[in-house]
Formats: sequence, C-alpha cells, structure tokens
Amino acid sequence: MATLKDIGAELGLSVATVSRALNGFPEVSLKTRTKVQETADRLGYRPNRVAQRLVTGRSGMVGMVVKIKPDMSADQTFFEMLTGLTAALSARETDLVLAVDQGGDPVLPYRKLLERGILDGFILNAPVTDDPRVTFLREQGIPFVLHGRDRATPDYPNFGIDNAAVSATSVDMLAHLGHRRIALINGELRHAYAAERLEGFRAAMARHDLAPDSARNGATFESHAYTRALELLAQADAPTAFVCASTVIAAGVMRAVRDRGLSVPGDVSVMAHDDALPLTRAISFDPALTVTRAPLRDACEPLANMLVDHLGGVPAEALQVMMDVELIVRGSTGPAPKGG
Amino acid sequence: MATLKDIGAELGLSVATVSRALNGFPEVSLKTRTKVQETADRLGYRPNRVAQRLVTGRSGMVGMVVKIKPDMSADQTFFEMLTGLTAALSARETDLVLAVDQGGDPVLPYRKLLERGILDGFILNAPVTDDPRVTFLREQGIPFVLHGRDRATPDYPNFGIDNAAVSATSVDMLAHLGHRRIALINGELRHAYAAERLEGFRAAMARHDLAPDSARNGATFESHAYTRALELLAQADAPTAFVCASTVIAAGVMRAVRDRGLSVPGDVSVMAHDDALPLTRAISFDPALTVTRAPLRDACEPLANMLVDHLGGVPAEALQVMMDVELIVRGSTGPAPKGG
DNA sequence: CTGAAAGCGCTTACAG
DNA sequence: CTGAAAGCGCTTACAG
Repeated sequence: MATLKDIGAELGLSVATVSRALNGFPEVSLKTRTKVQETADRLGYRPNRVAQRLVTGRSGMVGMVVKIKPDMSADQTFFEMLTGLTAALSARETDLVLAVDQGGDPVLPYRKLLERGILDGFILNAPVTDDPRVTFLREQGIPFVLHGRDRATPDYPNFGIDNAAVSATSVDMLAHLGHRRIALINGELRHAYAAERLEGFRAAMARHDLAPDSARNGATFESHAYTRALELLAQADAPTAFVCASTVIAAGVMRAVRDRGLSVPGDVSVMAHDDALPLTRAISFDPALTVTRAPLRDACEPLANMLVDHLGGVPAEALQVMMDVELIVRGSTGPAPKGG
Repeated sequence: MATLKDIGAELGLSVATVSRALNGFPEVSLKTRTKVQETADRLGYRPNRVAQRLVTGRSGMVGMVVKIKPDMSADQTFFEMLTGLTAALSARETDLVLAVDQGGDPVLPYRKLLERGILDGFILNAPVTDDPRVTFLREQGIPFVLHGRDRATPDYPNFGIDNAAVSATSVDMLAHLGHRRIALINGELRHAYAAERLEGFRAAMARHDLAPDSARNGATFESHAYTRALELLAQADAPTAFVCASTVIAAGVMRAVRDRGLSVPGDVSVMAHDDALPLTRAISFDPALTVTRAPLRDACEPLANMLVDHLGGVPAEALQVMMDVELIVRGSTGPAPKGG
C-alpha cells in the first residue's frame, strides 16, 4: 500500500503538503495539487483509515445490535433495515459493526461494544417506551440515532413515522365509510410505536364519538392476531372494521373473519400499517389490503445521514424528523354494512 | 479514556513496561504486573484498538458481504449465519463489518471494502463453482474462510458439510426401503453445494443400479419445486421418492404430491436436507419430514475460529473441515409402494 | 505556498 | 526486569 511518504518521495514534497493537497486544503497550489493527485492515482494510494482515525479520534465505525430470540432467529424488520443502512453508511465512508443481544440486559451489548473503544456512535431500532439503551448511551455521552422515538419529546437525533397519525388516518377513513365499531389489533404495548398507535387510536375514536374499547395489544404473530380477532368477532357488538398494526396481523385477522363466515370488505373492513417487508406484501392479499404505508427501507438513508451529520457536529435538535405516512386504499375496506 | 501513559504516570513506570505488564509478557515482575493491573482496573483502562491496529498492522475486523436481491431482500440463510458469526467472532475480539452486494460484479464489494484498508480478512458464504471471489481474494493475498467449498480440493480454510454424502445417505436409505425411482429436486447448479449434491446423487444411484435421470436443478422457491415435482409425477414412470435440497423445496413437493391425489409416505416418500432454518422446520411438516440435518448455525463458531486462527498464522491446510450430516428418519418416508 | 515538528496511543526491538 | 527510542501513517498548528 502506497503511503503519503511514498507520494512525497516521488515528487520531492513533504508528507504535510501531500496530505493537504489530497484533502483539498485551499492553500495548496493548483500545480502541486494536480501532480499529487496524479501520482496518488498512479500509485493506487488509499488513505490508511486506521492512521486517520488515530489522529482524528474518530473511528469511522458505528454500531448496531441485533436482538435475537430464544430460537436464535432475529426480527425480519431488523434485517430489512440492516442492508439499507449498510449501503447508506457506506456512501458516507462509514462502516457498520454488528453485535448480538442474546437476551437479558438490553444495555450489555452496547456496553461491551463501547469498551472496545472503536465506535463513534450507534443506530438503535425498535425502541420500547423510556428505552434503557437511550438512558445508557446518553449518560455515556455517546452519539446515537434512533429509528422512532422512545418518548414524546426526544432530545436525540431520530427519524420515524407519526404513529399517532397512522391510527388517526385509519380511523378517519373508516369512520367516513360509516364504521362505528372499529377495532385496533396492535403490537405489544411496551414497544413505543404500539403505545403511540394506541394513543392515536383513542384520540381519533374520541373525535368521532366512538368507543375506543376494541383495542387489543400483543405479540405480532399471525396466530395471535387470529385468536384476538375471533374473540372480538364473537362479541354481541362485533367490530365492522379492523385496524392492524402490521400486514402479518392483517393476515390473521382476515383468516378469522372468514372462519366466522364473513366476507372482506362486505361484512368487515380490514386495513393495516405496511412497513413494506418483502415477505408479506399488502398487494398480495385477496382482496388487496388497504394500508397506511411507510417502507422501513425509506428510513435507512435518513438515519445513516443523520448519524454521520451528528458525529460531524450537527446538533440533535436539527436532526429530528417525523414523517407522515401515505394512505393507499385498496379492496379490503368498504362501507360499513347496513344495520351494522 | 485512560491511556498507558496515565497508568505509567501514576506508578512511575514507562509506557513500555505498562504495555508489557498488561499484555502478559513473562519478563515483567509479578509485583509490577499486579500494580499495573490494579491501576488499569481502577482507571477503567481500555486499550485503544485503533492505536494497536496501527502498530500491529491488523485491524481486528473482518468483512462479510450480504448479497441482496432485486427486491432488496436477502437470503434467509445469510441472516441465519450472521448473528451466529457475530457472536463467535466477538468471543475472539474480532468485529464483523458488513457490506452489501447490490448485484452486478460479485467481486466489487470486496474490492471496495479492501480499498478502505481496514479489514484483516473475509468470511464468504454460498460459493458458486470456481467462485470469482475466491480467485480475487487469493490473488490479492487476503485471508478468508469459506462456508463450503467452491472446488474439489480447496487450498483455503473452509468448513462445510459433505454434500455428496448428503445425497448418498438419502439415496441409500430410500433404496433400502425398496424405492427404485428416486428424484432429486436440487438447487441451482451454479451453486457449489448443488453441483456436489447432484454428483453424489448420480454416484449413489449408480451404486444401486438405478437410473439417475430424475434430477431437477433450479431456484429453491416453493412454487418452482411444486411445478417441477408435478412434471415428474405426471410421467409414466413417476418417482416414488423425492430427495429435496431444502425444507422449502420439500414443502412444494409435498403439495404437488397431494394435488396429484397421492399420499405421503404411502404413495410417495419425501425427504430433504435440513439447514435448521427457523422459518421452515422439518418437524412442523405433516407428516414430520425425514431429513439429513446440519444446522447452518453449527458452522458459525468453527468458521469464526478458523478465520481468526488463520489470521494468527495457522496454515490453511490445518483449517479444512468437512462434516458428516445426521440422518433423522421421521414420518415422511416409508417403504416403496407395492408394484410401484 | 510549503516544510519541519509534534503528536494520536500503542508495540517492540535494542540497551542496560 | 525496566526504560528510552523508533515507528505505524496520518493531521495540523507553527514557522517561514
């Protein structure tokens, strides 16, 4: 590997000048700059990142932790983001280092990664309300960016969707179709997104003078959603519309509706929030699923850029974005049934 | 962050001695060593990896490339290994850096990662026959370890299963059950594992004096497997047993068998090789699937250790392991039908 | 516009 | 058994 010294030796220049030429310092003469650049290209010079990092104090690496389940599998949503983040970070000359959280103390993998002393910051995802990882990294003074937010008014860089608006948009649309009994089949309430969706659901239902008691929170398995939907459908005042936290949940709900001998959207409307995961595509449902849509992958580039910008000195206040989601109406929703 | 200098200053020792004490050099006196260790602990000293790396020339980081499909999703088998590898590498003080292969030149992401000059080596998976990545890394002189092998007699560290034996074990078992017409529903032939399975299949069939013409290679989607099995079942001399390259393929084959009005294992036996992926569990089939089994995850620790050992100077010849697979007989295989 | 020098935090021959 | 010194490859005040 060619070094600055090699280039300097060829041209009779000091490493200092070569360094400045290559890094675009304005005081270097055009003639010198061209010669240096040309020699660097010819020698295939690549700056030694390790040396740069030692002197700048930055490592050019950020960390991310995969949480794996007891069966050693990880969340589909994590991997969905992982590839996008890696690509986006790479465009900013930053590498992504991975660690695993085997369960237990959620802070431990971050602590261990920090002890290695090689990371500039972290990307966190899937926050729970008042996330202990946020508390830890903040008190350590380590920069990080969060996908979503773990509290109402975050003081760290974050990028996410307006989860209250997800519920509000869904409820508004269904209410305008005449639905009065609307159910929310939500994720686990400890997850910040689920808490926000529930809150948004309650507020929206209240605005329409509807009873918000048909909300069910829990694990986002298809089978769980199926069971919870069956329970609601067995009630005297069964819902005529379901708002689902994910497309997987919607699949369970649709199955339950049909097992009750009801039709979608004739008897029951079903809609979901769609993260655009490749394995459960809203458009492949029959009928195609009405959704609020916000592809997880769309968050990757903003998150990567925010973190790198933050490391470069941009204050957290300037790096907080809450996106609105898109409403896509398809065949799975329709007017409330007569006399429903 | 405390440095060697800080520790030395506290104790009136040179950084050289402190360094030696901390790194377990034998010449340091016990008394000094204890004092240094104690002070290091008290100060919360963590070696600066970047500095260590600059001087040793090693980075303590290895790379891995995710190949993502046009729909931006990645292979389940990749993620299955990713978490296991990260954990195993971490135990050896090594970090895993990720990059993505967006399609196109398979060598490009490796080249780009190398240009950053921060990686000691690579872990490769899913080799194709005579893999160009192997050629590239070899000519660059970069250490790597391969899951599986891309040629018959590899000269690099590798860990994998005996794919020819996978086929042989399967065919032997089915032949002993009286099956004469055995089909192989294989993966894409450009993948080294698929080529090895096919070769093993042909050899085993020949040993039993059976015609090995019922082999079909192709993409490992459930739907493709379904189609290919239907074609074979429609023939006059339809197979009475199927050896499947994966559990996903087995699912497609079983569906085809049933759509033909046939039963498993009464009319047709079905077995598969099982990588123990969490999403398609052989035991959840009905009837439970007979398999040759070799969990992908079992490869993670050996691969991680092999790479780190190789970086530490262990020659490639000492780091080549081909594992035998386990045969687990369950309900999806049985005697060949009478007159079949 | 360019160079000599110091320094980032460590490791490791070389002396003693 | 310990220290002084050189050096890994870079960046960046400080001079000139």
